[in-house]
This record gives sequence, structure tokens and C-alpha cells, in this order.
Amino acid sequence: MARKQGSHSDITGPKVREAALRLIARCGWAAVSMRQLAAEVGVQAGALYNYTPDKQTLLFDLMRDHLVDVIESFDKADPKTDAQSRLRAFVSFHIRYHLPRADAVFVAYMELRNLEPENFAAIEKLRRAYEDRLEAILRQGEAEGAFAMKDARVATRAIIGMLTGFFTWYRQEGRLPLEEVEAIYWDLVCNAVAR
Amino acid sequence: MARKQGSHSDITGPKVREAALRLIARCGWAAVSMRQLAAEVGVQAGALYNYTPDKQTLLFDLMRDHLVDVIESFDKADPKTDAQSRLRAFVSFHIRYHLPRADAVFVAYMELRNLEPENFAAIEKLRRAYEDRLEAILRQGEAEGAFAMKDARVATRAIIGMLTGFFTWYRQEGRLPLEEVEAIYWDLVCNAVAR
DNA sequence: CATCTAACTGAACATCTGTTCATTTGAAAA
DNA sequence: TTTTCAAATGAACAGATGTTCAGTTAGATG
Repeated sequence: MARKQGSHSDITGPKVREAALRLIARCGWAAVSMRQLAAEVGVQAGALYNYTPDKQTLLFDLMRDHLVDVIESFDKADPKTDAQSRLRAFVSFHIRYHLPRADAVFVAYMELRNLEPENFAAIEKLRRAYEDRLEAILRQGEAEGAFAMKDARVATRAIIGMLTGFFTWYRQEGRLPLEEVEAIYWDLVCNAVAR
Repeated sequence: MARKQGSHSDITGPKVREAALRLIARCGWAAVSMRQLAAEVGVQAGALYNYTPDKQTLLFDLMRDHLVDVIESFDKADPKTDAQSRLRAFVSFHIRYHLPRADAVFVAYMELRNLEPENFAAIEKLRRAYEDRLEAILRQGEAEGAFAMKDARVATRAIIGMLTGFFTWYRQEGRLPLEEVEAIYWDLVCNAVAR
């Protein structure tokens, strides 16, 4: 039997990506076999090759699509006013955008070493582009006299690390509601760089 | 041929652990085969089973030994005086202790999902024990009136995340010497929690 | 209705996987 | 020198791996 009812490319394609994100985030790319992934989708392994040329490209596409989305979404969320407001927006965006995409965040951070060199370079470029947004905000803040720090580039990395670590421990059903955790992180970030 | 010249358990054992840390950090535990590891050590795959009962236990032992070392070493480095001095010592220790052990840090951080449940629980307990050291310092600082933050537990995680992110980008040959980067991080941490 | 073709199956491919174990080796102890 | 045995080898196991492809199916098209 082939092509079950309602099973088209438009349905199976997204299913493949979702299942891949879920499984790779949980088990790691190397530990997930194409047969496992196929079973999760509900097809045979061979059918996956209608949706990706190979396993490596599947990983790369997942990471690239995620990062491109992150950057585009932030550029829309960026108020582009004073540095303080922009930094506040960045912290809020980073937490709120990534939270419902925890699998993609996990994959994009943890699977870098499984990318072939040219794919790695492309992903690093995108990651750097996102970091550069934050760095630009910090530098604007320095210019405005609102922020003071020893080194904007290192501060950028420190803040990104701090915000990203968030996803390794936050659980919806935990002690604190999201609004509160967001406020706590904003407090820490703001104090760290404020003049 | 067996037992090459100068090849004893005391030599091969450490070699296995070093090679395992190096390979797992670079490629991921799931992606490293016992034959690859054996080749790196310079023995056949079967010989590895003189040093570990199985691949899973090898991973667990590497992570546990690392974390036990971290905790013991910090307890020695902790001045146990005022919170400000202790926090300064924590930041310095975290950066300086982990830097020459980048492979172990990477493995202990990235391979959690490849641990079987009971092993995972044991490692999480150790990680938590380390984080608790920092939390205790922050709470002492609050009690002394030296620090002020909205939530000590969240601040603990934020600071750990910030400091650990350091190892994902710092390179010995980079723009800034270690002393300077350490000072920058201290500045950020200190401002984030200072009253 | 018959036809077309995107989407899928299932078998096959060579190679790799973790682990076991009877066997061999050679440095140190007697 | 002979004995001993820790520390290796290398073959074998059953099953998994990514990927290919000729063949099958069923929904859309004419």
C-alpha cells in the first residue's frame, strides 16, 4: 500500500521535519537512524529520501531554517528606538521566541559538531548574524551613555550564553511563571550592562 | 602480538580516558565507535573492555569523574569569607579550572541525553551540587546586604549559563588574554547581582 | 471511465555496530 | 631460566546503518 488517505507531500514533509527535530533534540542526530525517523513519521525509510537528499542535509536544513527564522523574527520585533528599549525587546524576544521552539534551539546548539565543514560555516555565519544584532544594541547603548561595559563583544557572548542557558532548565510547570522569569533575566542583563 | 613494550594497564587506562574525552567532545558519544576509540589508543576494540564494562559506563565514568573533580577542586579554592570574595573566587575558578578541561566540560554538558536514566540522575545530582555552591554564595551575599537580586536560584542558573557559554567561543589565540576576559566576566557578574 | 504520476513500499547493498572469548604474547617474579 | 598471568589479539556474533531502486498504489486529471 502506498499513499495512504490524506498523505501528501504537503503533509508528510512537515511531519518529517517535526519528527526529526523532536528525535534529534531528544537523542542526538548521530543516534537517530533514518528507520527510527521514518517510523515516527509513519512511513518506510526509503520514503524520507523524497524530502531530503541525505541525513546530513536534513540536519543542516533544520538548523538553517531555524536560524533564518530567528533573525527575521527578531528584525520584526526590534523597536529600533533607544538602546534600553531595544535591549529589553531582545531579552523578551529571545526568551519568548525560543521557548516554544526548544527542540530547534537544542538541535541548533548541540549538533554543530555533526555538520560537515561547509555546512558548519554557513550555520556559524547565521549565528554570528544574530549575535551581531545584540552587539549593535550594546554599542548603541554605549554611544548613548546608557550602558557601560568593558567589552561589548564579550558582553554579547555572555548575555547570549546566559539567555540560552535558560532553556536547559526552564519547565512550564516549574516554580515561576514565564513573566516572572523573564523579569528576573531582564533585571540581571540590565544591571550587568547599565551605566 | 600482545602487550607492546611499555604498554601496561597504568598507561593504557589513562590513554583510553583521554582519547575518549577527545573523540566524544569532537564527534559526540553516539558517533564514536569502540573501534575508532581503540584505534586512537592504539589497540584493538576488544582490549577496551579491560577498562570499561561497556560503552555507556565509559561515558558515565568520564562525566562523573569530571564533576566530582570540579566540586572537590572548588571546595578547596573557596575562600569561605565574605560573599563578594567568594563570588569572585567562583568566577575565577570556574573559568580557570574548566579552560584546560574543555573536552570534559563539553562531554559533561552535551552528552546528558545519552545517559541511561539512573546514570542521568546521578550526574544531575552532581551538577546540582556544584550549582548549589554558587546559590549559597548568592544567598550569603543577600544576607550580608552586598547583593540584591529578584531570585537567587534563577540568578544562579543565569550566571552558570553565562560562564559556561564562555567555553563555546574562547580561543587561546583570540583577541583578548585570559586575564582580561576573566575581568570582563567578573565585571558583568558583579554588576548583575551587586546591591 | 481510464490514465497518469506523486508518493510510497520493501528488499537489497556493503559496511559498520557493541560485545564476547579462546588464544597469544611478553615482561616481571621465582 | 622457567613460570606466571595481565594485557593484548583477532575472529566471530547478530543485528543496525544510510542509501538505492524497481515495483506498487491510490488520488487527481482528462
